[in-house]
Amino acid sequence: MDALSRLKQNAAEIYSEDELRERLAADRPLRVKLGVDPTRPDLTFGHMVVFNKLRQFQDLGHTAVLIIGDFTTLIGDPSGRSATRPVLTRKEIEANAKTYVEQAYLVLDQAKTEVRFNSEWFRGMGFEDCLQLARQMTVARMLERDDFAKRYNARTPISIVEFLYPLVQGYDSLMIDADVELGGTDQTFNCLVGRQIQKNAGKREQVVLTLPLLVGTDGAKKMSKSQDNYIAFNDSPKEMFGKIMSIGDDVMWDYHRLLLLTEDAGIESLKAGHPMEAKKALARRLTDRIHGEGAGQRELEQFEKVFSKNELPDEMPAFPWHQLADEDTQTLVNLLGATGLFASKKEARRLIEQGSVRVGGERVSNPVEAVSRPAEPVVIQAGKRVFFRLT
RNA sequence: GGUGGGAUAUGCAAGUGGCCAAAGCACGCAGACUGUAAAUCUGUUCGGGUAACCCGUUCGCAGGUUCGAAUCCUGCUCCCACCA
Repeated sequence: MDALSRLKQNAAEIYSEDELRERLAADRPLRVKLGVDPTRPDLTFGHMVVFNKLRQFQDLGHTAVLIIGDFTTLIGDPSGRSATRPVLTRKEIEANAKTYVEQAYLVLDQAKTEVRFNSEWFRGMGFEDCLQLARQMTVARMLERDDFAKRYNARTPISIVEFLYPLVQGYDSLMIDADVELGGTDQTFNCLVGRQIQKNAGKREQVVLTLPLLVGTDGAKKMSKSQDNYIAFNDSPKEMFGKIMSIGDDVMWDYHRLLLLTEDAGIESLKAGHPMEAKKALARRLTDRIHGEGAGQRELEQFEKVFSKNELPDEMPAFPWHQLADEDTQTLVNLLGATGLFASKKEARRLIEQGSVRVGGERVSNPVEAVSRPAEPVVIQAGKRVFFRLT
């Protein structure tokens, strides 16, 4: 497959394909920009979609330029009602950026990655320059942007500073001489502003390549931390595998395509088989990718054991009796509460009352059932996910 | 700047002096059924206490009135609409 068609794979839009072709023909390493938000140090599979594309560029010999938006963060995001979002300190931002970049290297080629902080050029910028930048945008154009338009129509407040965001992002492109900027489709407008700013400065405009937004584990909204429908790079192998298995069949194909870069032919052959198998393959390969070769297979085996065969997992936390109780007998609720595996004792009580708790395989639905110190270790199970051993 | 309206649990949203830990829906969680999918049915969703009961905390923030306040009064913060 030639470079262009590889880069086109999964792309939502390219502005414009002709320009991309030209740049690729120039036969020099292109500077491919991606802006990252240092307020959220943890990467999700949603980020992986874009990072995959960036990696493809790297594999073709191009340079990834990660822009850490530390300056933007120092101002503090004024948007919305999430009122008192704390402004992060320099230290926190650096720590976040570090974690972020480390996680990004699970996908990216470190040798071909350049990391830049945008405070580098914004910190010393005066108000006059700022006005000069603001002059390049009109309110009408800003309101064309989808999310602004929606908010404007819905009469939710939009701060003037928010109008500056696309400009700030666009200015980054100018400062690092971006040939290409990547982003999710929600970033389309911002990326296009970069083109305008470059043009106004007499520079060649960057090519903008956008990627589809990955749907979250709820199967409905885009994956994001705030929606709590995400799978994070730093989820444990077990969590990760489990979360992937729980996604709906219809969104699974997107995951295959966008995260594993499976092509149409591959998708077709997966669809020919049992959906369960396709999903297991997905979970296994993604878990491998983040947690290392073999992790996926291990989780797959545990998964089949626990959920398909209803057996106990190989590993589970163990609690010595004296850690949970002082006396030789204790009520079940209190035991569960003492493990700290449940949100609250009320929560534990509810689970028992609803019949999801088994002690040594026997269902116990009376929360105040007395449990005696076991002679032999006994396994307590709550629902299908929580297991522990009482010793 | 003026006038009016609003802030309720994860989200939307009822409630306008005691029967309110607070309706309803969504999300979530659990049970049944399954492929830990979807769909469906059922239960549940502030915390503490050895059941039906009791206690604590909660309805933007701080005070006040009252035997009793999410509900009334005062001040504050934030938001929205209309007018300028």
